[in-house]
Amino acid sequence: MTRASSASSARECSIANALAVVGERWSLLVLREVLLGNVRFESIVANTGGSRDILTARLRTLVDAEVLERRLYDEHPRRYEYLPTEAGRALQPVLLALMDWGDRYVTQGPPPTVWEHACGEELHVTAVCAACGEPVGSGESRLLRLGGIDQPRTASLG
Amino acid sequence: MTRASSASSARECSIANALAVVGERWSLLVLREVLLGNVRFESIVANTGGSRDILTARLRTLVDAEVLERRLYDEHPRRYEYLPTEAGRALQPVLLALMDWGDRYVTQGPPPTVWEHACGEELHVTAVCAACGEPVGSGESRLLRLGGIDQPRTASLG
DNA sequence: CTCCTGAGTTGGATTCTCCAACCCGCTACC
DNA sequence: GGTAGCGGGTTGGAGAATCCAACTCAGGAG
Repeated sequence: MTRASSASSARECSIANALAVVGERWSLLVLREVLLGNVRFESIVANTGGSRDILTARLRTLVDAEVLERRLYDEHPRRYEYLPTEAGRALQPVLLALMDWGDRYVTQGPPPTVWEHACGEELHVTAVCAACGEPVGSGESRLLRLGGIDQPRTASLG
Repeated sequence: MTRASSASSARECSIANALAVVGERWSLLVLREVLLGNVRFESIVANTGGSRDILTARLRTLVDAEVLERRLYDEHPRRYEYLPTEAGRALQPVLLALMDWGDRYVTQGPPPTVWEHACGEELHVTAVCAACGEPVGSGESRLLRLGGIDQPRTASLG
């Protein structure tokens, strides 16, 4: 568990903190499956393609991080399922943003997976400023407070 | 390079494809720095806290994936910098979504890094449906087409 | 009694990551 | 002219994580 702990002088940042929880290989794919409703070990193994041992480990760290909850769904053949907690469900925007980026810049051909939003249209997400509602991404934001070092001269994140 | 290549029966999905490009450790932290304007090797090393050898490798894969562009900025002491391409800049919403999630569910205390949007308010992103503008995340979407196996009974991603 | 399923464990080989030290071309200083 | 420093990497070896296949274990089903 090489957590974000060591790293002497790295920037203190919630992106790094988030990645310390869900940044390991398979974690986000596990979350994709769980949010899709595939909450049992066997279907997570089948759909992610990860090996059983590391998926066991990932599921455990995600449960420890309270992103998933391990629930007994059958007493007698003791069987468990992994349900998303509130924190887990809150990762949906991250996954959708990643999917959109992958559709646009990585996947060849048409998007393999398409969602329909409640409004009836194909679902594509846009990130907007929570305050004013304008789309974010044109580089018109600046740093207010920065935890860490090396203040950049031009900040274009967002 | 254990790409998304092998994995016999995994779901075909742009989330997995995206993660094959930016899902390795340090990749997204490199992108954070580059988008912050810290585009030189030394400041990437300093601010991410990663070791020089793996950052060298990550930068190379990101350049190969056309997420970054390696540009000579000084001829005589031959020096390079890493600039985001369009695909790289398009990762901003992913990073902001991760940061928001980290602020909310991982980071203890106040957010270490705060951005100000052009509108004057602190920047927090919301993911909205590109078509209708409604926020996404309450689980009111369904699958239209699914690449892969194991159709879930209830789909709540988005 | 044997087979099957779900949910993991275990072992061994391979690969990745970490860290510190080193290198190379160039510039600045003394 | 020597040497110290910097930016941008490479290299080596130790330790950790990952992969894959095989195994376990408990509880049905036939």
